[in-house]
Amino acid sequence: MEERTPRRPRIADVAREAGVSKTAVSFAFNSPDRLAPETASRILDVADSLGYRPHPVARMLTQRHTHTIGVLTPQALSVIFSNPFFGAFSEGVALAAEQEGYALHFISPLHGSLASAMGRATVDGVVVIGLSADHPEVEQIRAAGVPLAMVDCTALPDQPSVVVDDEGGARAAAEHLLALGHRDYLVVGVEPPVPGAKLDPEGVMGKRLKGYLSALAAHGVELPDHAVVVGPASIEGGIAAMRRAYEDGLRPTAVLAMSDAMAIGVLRAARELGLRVPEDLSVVGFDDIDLAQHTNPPLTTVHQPIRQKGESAVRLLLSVVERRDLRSEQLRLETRLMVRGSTGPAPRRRQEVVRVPS
Amino acid sequence: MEERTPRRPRIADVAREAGVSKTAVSFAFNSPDRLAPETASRILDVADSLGYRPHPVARMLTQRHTHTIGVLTPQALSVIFSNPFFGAFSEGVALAAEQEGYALHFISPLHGSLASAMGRATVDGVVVIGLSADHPEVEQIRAAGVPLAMVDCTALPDQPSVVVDDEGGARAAAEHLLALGHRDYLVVGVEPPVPGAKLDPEGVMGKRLKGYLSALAAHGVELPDHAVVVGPASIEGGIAAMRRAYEDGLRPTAVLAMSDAMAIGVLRAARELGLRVPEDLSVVGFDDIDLAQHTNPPLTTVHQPIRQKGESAVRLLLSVVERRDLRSEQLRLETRLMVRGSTGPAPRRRQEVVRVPS
DNA sequence: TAATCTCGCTAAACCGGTTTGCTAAACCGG
DNA sequence: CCGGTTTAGCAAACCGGTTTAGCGAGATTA
Repeated sequence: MEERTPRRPRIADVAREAGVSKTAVSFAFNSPDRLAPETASRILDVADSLGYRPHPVARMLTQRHTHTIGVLTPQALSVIFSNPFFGAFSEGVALAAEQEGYALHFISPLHGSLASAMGRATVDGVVVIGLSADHPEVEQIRAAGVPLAMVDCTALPDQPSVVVDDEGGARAAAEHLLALGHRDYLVVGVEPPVPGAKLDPEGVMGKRLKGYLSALAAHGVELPDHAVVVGPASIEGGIAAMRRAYEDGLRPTAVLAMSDAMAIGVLRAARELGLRVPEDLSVVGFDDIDLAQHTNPPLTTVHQPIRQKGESAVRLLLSVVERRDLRSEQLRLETRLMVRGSTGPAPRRRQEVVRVPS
Repeated sequence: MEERTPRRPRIADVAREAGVSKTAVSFAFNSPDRLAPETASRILDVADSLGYRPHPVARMLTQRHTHTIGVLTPQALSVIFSNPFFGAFSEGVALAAEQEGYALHFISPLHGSLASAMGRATVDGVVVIGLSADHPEVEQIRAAGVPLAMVDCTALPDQPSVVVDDEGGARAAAEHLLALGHRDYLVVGVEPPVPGAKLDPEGVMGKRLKGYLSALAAHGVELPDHAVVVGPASIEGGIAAMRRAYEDGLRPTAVLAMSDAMAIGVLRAARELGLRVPEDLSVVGFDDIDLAQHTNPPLTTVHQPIRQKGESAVRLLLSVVERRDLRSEQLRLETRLMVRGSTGPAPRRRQEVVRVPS
């Protein structure tokens, strides 16, 4: 009774056992109406007793689609999953994907190369987040003929894409602080994924910076270069950025952070520095992640529809995947300022101190 | 010059164009050393000029493995991705998977059935998180012959699994509060995924509750049933649970929360209720998510190695996937109490008030 | 010089299904 | 009883690769 590795049953095994052809078995699973009802159910019974399940890979091969969509991230997954922004985005993606019956496959730059990772991925289409369109890898993916939907990218005009009004949101944030009388600013930015790379002026962070600067300039406030510090988009990154600014002698009354995680770090660093928020320091973030309304004080920030971005990207993608719909939409969603507790009027004393030297 | 949908080039196209056999093309890609160097590079050149890439699905079919591992979650992905615990866990999974050259495929109960979702999934193995081993779906997956690694489950003895010492951690949390003199407790628990289901005493939450109760009992403190409230494992869930308890007239001096997210919600609700932490109320969480050290005050909590759980699960899984290693390991990791700012001595007045009626 | 080995490559089988084209039997109205 | 239409099911081609077995030519050995 030697039990040799019980090979997974194949369609031929079922066919033999049920005394029918492979075709019949296939029909029993995929279009039972083409078989006599009793034959179909007999085949299904035999299949069940044998523990047969159609091999998903073989099925993919003939059906020419995988019912899976890929999510392409510029950074390694091992660093991105606990980023709350990415979490919320993924929720949106997952919601739409699940509704449409698609599974999710995460693709990260395996061993450094996105293109080679893509080569191994069995997906019907890809949602790309936060990668500039001129990124060499993106071009390779397009060349491979895999449908794409780009999010937060400066997209090619013929690609489906989802963006938000980053510049307008940033401008609103700055104007809010200006209206509160602030004149001394610190901008806390997200560093580019590749260390040392120049800030892409067309990228998300470039747009936000542009929004800040244009609002400030319109009110006669100049932002010196050293008043822009950058770091990783995390709480720790925000803490470090704020500390660094203070060590450099900066004494802003308001911080414009390009991400909520960093803003929360600034909040925390401020507490350590003995600064009260918002009395001594106003802080405004960007993104409006779930956590933002639960900080102490609640964070004033620029809301963007993160989940909806994920959802919309999937919908756009599937519209071209399933209907081979060439007409690709470009979606642009709005941002809006959420004024909560972390911003307040500029402190008087600080303003006077600043005025003296001028 | 009518350009018909430029069909994806197949291996036969490359073979014809290069004047060699399909086999040679396959060799050029997979084992170039079996070909004369110049032949190999010529084939590769031709392939490149044609834009040929071996079809990943076809390749999977013959090679019998997909280089993909699945992550199986009991809840829909659209609700789980912004859970910080899951985020950290996924980071661990992704780290190990990326290192080993595996991609990640997330599987959630598609249209309600985990088993049918599994049927469509093309994975070499599955990491299962937070599902009890007697869950019917788990059995089906095992029957399908897909290797499994279970995390936070009461695992079958012959399955690789990773758990932590939940009971010990919970006991340590309770003992910490007991040592601070607290006698009036509120336990804030995570509700089971299926509403209305009884708490599995062998599950994670059951173990934690047992830990709390045993420590309290050892010190002569009894916990009435209504002093255990449950809700979803989120900040909102924690807020709601705390409010509900207060409305029910409970006035604990210490809260034992079974998740950090809920503990953070309790912190927030306490602030709204005018309670100072830790002067009026001590709060201890569970998990030690990244955020826990950045709350105000920093959260005392039970640390568990979340990322490592993900990593270890993947390593265990791959050891059976790749080496068909029957000897499956059961890993049990330690927890440890992190005392931070959210716990302090029991308030005197409250204690006296309590003493009066007794 | 004959026998053996190695190299470079190929033909054919195979992975496990789906789909197309077709046939034989049953049905059906006239 | 006959021609035409359904119905039920089959054989073979196909999806796009990988892998095994083997072949001819040149190099090496006996």
